[in-house]
Amino acid sequence: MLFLPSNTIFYARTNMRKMSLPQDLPKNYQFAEVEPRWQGIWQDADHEFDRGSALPQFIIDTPPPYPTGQFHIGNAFNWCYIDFIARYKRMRGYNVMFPQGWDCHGLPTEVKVEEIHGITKNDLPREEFRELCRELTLKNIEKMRLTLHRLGFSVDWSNEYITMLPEYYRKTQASFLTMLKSGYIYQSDHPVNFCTRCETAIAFAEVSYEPRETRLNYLDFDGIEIATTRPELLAACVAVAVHPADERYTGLSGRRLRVPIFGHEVPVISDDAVDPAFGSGAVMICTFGDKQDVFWWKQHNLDLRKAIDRQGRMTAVAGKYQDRKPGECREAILRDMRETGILLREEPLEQRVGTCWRCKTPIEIMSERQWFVRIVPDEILRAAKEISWTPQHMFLRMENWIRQMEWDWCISRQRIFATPIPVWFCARCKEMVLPDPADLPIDPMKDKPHHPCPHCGSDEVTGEEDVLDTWMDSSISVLNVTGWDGATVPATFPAQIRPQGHDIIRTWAFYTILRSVALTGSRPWDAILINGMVLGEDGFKMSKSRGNIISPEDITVTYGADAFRQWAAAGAATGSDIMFNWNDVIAASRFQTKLWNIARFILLQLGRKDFDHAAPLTSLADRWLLSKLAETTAEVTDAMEHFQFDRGLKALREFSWNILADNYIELVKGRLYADDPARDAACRALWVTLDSLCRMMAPYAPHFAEEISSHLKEGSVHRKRWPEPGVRDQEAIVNGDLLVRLVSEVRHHKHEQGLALNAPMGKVSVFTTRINDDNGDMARALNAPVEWRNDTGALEKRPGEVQFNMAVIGPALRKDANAFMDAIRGFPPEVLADPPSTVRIDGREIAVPPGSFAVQNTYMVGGESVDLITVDDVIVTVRKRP
RNA sequence: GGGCUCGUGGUCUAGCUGGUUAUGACGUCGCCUUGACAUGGCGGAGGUCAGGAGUUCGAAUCUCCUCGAGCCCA
Repeated sequence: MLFLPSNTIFYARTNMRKMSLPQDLPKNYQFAEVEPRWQGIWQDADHEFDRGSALPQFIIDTPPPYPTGQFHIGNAFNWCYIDFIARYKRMRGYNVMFPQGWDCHGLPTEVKVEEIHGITKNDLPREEFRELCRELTLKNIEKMRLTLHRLGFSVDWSNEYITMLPEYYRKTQASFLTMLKSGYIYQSDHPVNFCTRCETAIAFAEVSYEPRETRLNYLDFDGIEIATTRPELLAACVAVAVHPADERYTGLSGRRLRVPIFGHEVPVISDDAVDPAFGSGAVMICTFGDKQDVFWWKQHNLDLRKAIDRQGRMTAVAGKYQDRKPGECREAILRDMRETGILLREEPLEQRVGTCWRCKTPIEIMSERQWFVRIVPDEILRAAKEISWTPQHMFLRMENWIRQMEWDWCISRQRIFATPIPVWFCARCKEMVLPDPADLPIDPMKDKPHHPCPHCGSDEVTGEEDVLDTWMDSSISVLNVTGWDGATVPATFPAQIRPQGHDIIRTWAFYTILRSVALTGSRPWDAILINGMVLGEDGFKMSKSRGNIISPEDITVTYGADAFRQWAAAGAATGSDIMFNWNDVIAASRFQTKLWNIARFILLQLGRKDFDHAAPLTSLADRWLLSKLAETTAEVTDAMEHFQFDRGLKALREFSWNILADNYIELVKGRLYADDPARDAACRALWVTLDSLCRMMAPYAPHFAEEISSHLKEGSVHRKRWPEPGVRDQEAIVNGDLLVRLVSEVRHHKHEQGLALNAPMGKVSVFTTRINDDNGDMARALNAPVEWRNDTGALEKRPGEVQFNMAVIGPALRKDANAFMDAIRGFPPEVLADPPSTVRIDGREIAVPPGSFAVQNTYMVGGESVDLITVDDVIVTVRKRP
């Protein structure tokens, strides 16, 4: 019988071969020597996407990290998944792109530059300040590249992109102009979230909510009692609202009230949205205290009184409180109201305050001229539904976010280090003047248009000072990597997968889908894979204040990159948060030691003597091993296809440790040491198995797999194909399992007799009809004569315990299942020895379903003095003396 | 307040399209230096699968409720 995995063409080519092996394979795996060595040998060119290739493409829209200078463990975890996929897909014959991007723009770098140089952004011309930001960013990127390299990620550096560089933000600007022309982008005076510390507008996605203890202040508002948490906005009060059905305030609606302290008059309106149970049931509407104020303001056409400016100071509207910060103003107003008796009482109140997600400053809502992207929920949702989500439930987060969008996306920012909005305004007619796409990128504050104003012909323009939200850069990452030139949709679009964390579903994933639909009319990716967050060893989010931060380098120096990568794979099911855990890293490292020694043993055996690479695999043990390998290969392949990296790696560990090392190798050691003719078959089985294991380990532990594989002398494992599962011989699996159990049971018996495992022992007789011959493996493994006997003549059969198969009985008999089992259990021994085909239950005759139960017979042996071992229905006798 | 996820031996974790004795790792206890491996091998102890109710012949798995944790959003 020939027993070949289907992809093992090369065995036929090189039949007789002696392995040439280094005699000095170290006893333990030396990651610290091996990993840097391979990192020095591997070429970047091996990981490059080939735009001219005929192979199917697999483009990964990788997350561009913010260049802080630290590639943290959360990034590294995410990148492990990406690298598993990239390496796996390459081995499956795909033309893979694993690009590395850097999302540069944003406030943190501005702040850092101010800190380093001891300046504020206004101390320098904009362009000089930007230059300092670029310098710092490039330095940080350099540091982070080192970590990526150290972790063995197979990044395609030829497709690296840096969003702050002209070739990238040219595309950001082009995308802006396209969406401006197609009506997706517009400018408007509309209330937006504003961070007064960052001095910029921000989007809803950038607002986080934090619990705060505040006070609810009751004041006498022209004779009406009003409760407010924000007395400092009294100057911005434009109306008082009550619920229409509130009996306390019947007839009040339509009247005008005089605002205390400030004296201006405001109307009283009635609106269902007022909660009569909150405070006094009368609420003051300010421009703007919160989102609800904005709704009322729009709905009732109220005045706009702006009391806080962009720098977070009270305006002239606030009268004598002008120029104070809102907090100071609040205290001053409360003090004044207390003195004049306007303040009636105060109550503590728990509330959630919207804050800037970067700096945690409470946001203000301000109405300013800003740029917006129109949000069309239906078309975004349609595209999101076309994408395959892993895990599936993460789609719900997207769906919920899309469904509750109320305002458009504010994309203008009042910052410096960002992509400029490529627009001028005509100094004469105030119309917009746009650059030609060919002239991009531009800085409208510095550059001039190459044509006069198309509306009035004037040459005088002023540049737009606002810049773009950083998400406007990163939300076209997929267009950039698929080769978008700023105009036509590339043939390689959409990408195949977007890997990212669940923390940025409402931002990066949402914006990318929105922009893809707006710019190309279709979804950005075929699939999205969401990974969990990395938590500290204490189960909490890693943070400086908790002191539970672990860096990728902490792990690579002690256990190596491959152990880290295995932790990422096996530490948690895909999509769930993962707690950092040294135990899992140690377990990974131990597995490497184990597999290293397995390989070392195999390589030493293979190298000791020539063997026939085409030797027929007829022995039960060999057929069993390769069938188990085929099962494992199928399992790992299926796991990789479904991004279940934990399942794949666990299957590999289980196979290596259990099937290969503990059982198969123990079984064939005798054959390998002796000059048995079946030695060739064992060598061949081991060769195939080791080769397949290297290939399947390659995505997880690329250095380790490469190191072992290098001794097979067939070139880099990373250029080999992923193994196809070979033949799964059910007979070999079932009987091989039995053989392995028999050996282990007898060994256990031997151990209990106080014998060394390699000590000679008395003759072993196995009574079974299932196995006729094992080619002598069991005898050598036990160091005892073994006879396989089909006859049970010497044995006296005694029916014993009945084993039921619920998977058969349940569906076949349903409610009768228990009665059926009771009936069988009630059979006397002589009936059980030859069971009938029907049983009687409650007067009914019921057919016995085939395979519904098995009787565990026991046997008595007459005459000889032997030890008895029972394995299922198989009897083993062992003679006392050798 | 709404949505989602989760609760499995001391710790972390798999299983959750229902099928007999629940997976693995770390830890723990005992034995073993057997010609790949003591970073090993063999064996043991340790779980009412958060709690309750239901569906079912059968529930860690499905349904409902309660409690607890986390995330997202009001």
